Amino acid sequence: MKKYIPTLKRTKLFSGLVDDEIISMLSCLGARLCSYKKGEYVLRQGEHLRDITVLVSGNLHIQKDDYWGNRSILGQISVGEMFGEAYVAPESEALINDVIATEDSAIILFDVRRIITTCPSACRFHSLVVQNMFFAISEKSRKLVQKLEHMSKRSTREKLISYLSEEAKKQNSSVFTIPFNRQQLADYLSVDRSAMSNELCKMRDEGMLEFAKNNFKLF
Amino acid sequence: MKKYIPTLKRTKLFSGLVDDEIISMLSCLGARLCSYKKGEYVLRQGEHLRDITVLVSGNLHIQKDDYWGNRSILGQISVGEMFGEAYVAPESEALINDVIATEDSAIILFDVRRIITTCPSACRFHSLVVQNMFFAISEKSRKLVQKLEHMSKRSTREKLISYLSEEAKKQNSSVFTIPFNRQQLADYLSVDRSAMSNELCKMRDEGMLEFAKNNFKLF
DNA sequence: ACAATTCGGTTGTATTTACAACAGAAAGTG
DNA sequence: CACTTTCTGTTGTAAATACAACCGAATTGT
Repeated sequence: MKKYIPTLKRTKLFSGLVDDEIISMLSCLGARLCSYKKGEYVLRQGEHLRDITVLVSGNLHIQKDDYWGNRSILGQISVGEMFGEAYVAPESEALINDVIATEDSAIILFDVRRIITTCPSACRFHSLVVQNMFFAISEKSRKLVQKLEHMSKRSTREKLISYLSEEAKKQNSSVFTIPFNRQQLADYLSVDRSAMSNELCKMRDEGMLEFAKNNFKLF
Repeated sequence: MKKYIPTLKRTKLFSGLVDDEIISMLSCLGARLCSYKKGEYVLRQGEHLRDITVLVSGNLHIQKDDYWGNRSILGQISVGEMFGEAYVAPESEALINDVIATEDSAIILFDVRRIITTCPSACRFHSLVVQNMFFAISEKSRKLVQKLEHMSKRSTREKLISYLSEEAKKQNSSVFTIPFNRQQLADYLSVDRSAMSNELCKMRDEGMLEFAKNNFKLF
């Protein structure tokens, strides 16, 4: 697990801690490492969670297949991101999504009760981790709200504008790369791929933007 | 502020605390009470928050007016619910929504830094409140995800089915009341009111459900 | 290098939605 | 009780979307 210390140091959860502090937190929190091959399920709908998880290698998608087999990609998890924190409360319902590895991936699991309960050995950095966790989950809430904003747009074009504007703002440039291919982006915005492709090309023809594969430029 | 103790006792944030403990927490956390008339803004887009807020009387809507004046109701806050917690982190961006009183309302504000930092006087219930806050924000995340699920449905009908099914499940009955009128429900699901009304009536004619005003019955 | 597969763009058609406009019912007001 | 305002359902039309089907380009695997 030690080889992931540099990765962990850059996560929100362990922000502000130095190597030695993280090492002691790992044992204090009873961390466990798990690996998955590309395409494997990391979590399945219906599971009950007790662990907060950090992706330390690879890439994951949060997705859901409905009754009729339509797949929605609800989000994407990059290295260093935390997930599962919304489902670890004692009275939480079961997980309602699947989490799938889109590349070979590794995660580290932490029992939430060890995080949230001050440890008997009075580990010094515990309260900092609790604060970090709070701020991290806050930030995720904000992201959910932002995605809701894209989704609440009525037309495909408006959804695209909303998404691309935000991505440009996030990457601080009118030239940027998105983490989705066309089908994934369509799933993320819950629109039809071909209709979206069509709309993107119209927008390009109108001089609003340019793109090549996942690289975009807004005007 | 004391008259709201029974209300606070039933909130997620103060769950598990008795009256005296809540009273001491109120001063420990430096709580403040604010009142608003129906229609007044409680929070405005662009504000930076330091306070976590609990609604102790009335009703609020979280909403957003876009560029072209289209209003989306992103959510609704009932008595006892907490809000603002996603925007209080030190590096959080500004609030991106408005919060408006739909009835005369009262809120109690808590400086988040006092909650999250163990108080010097070692107030006994502090860590319980921190845990409660964590579980509350977790639950809100789950709700956001559920709303995202409704929104990710492609058609008005599917959105309605998704929303109404969940509402029935939530209220544990095929007969239930929704907290929105037609226009508000349409805004919540981001669809056109008349199209939605139309679809509801078609579904009624097909024998899927019955309704009168805000009361629904599913078959 | 070749075959197989994935990916992105295009088109036509059937379906669905948005929008505007209106009318009756319900609720609020003086 | 009139009057006004808000709410809900209805309709027709224009616009947008979903869907299926296809093709060429790019990518992958052997």
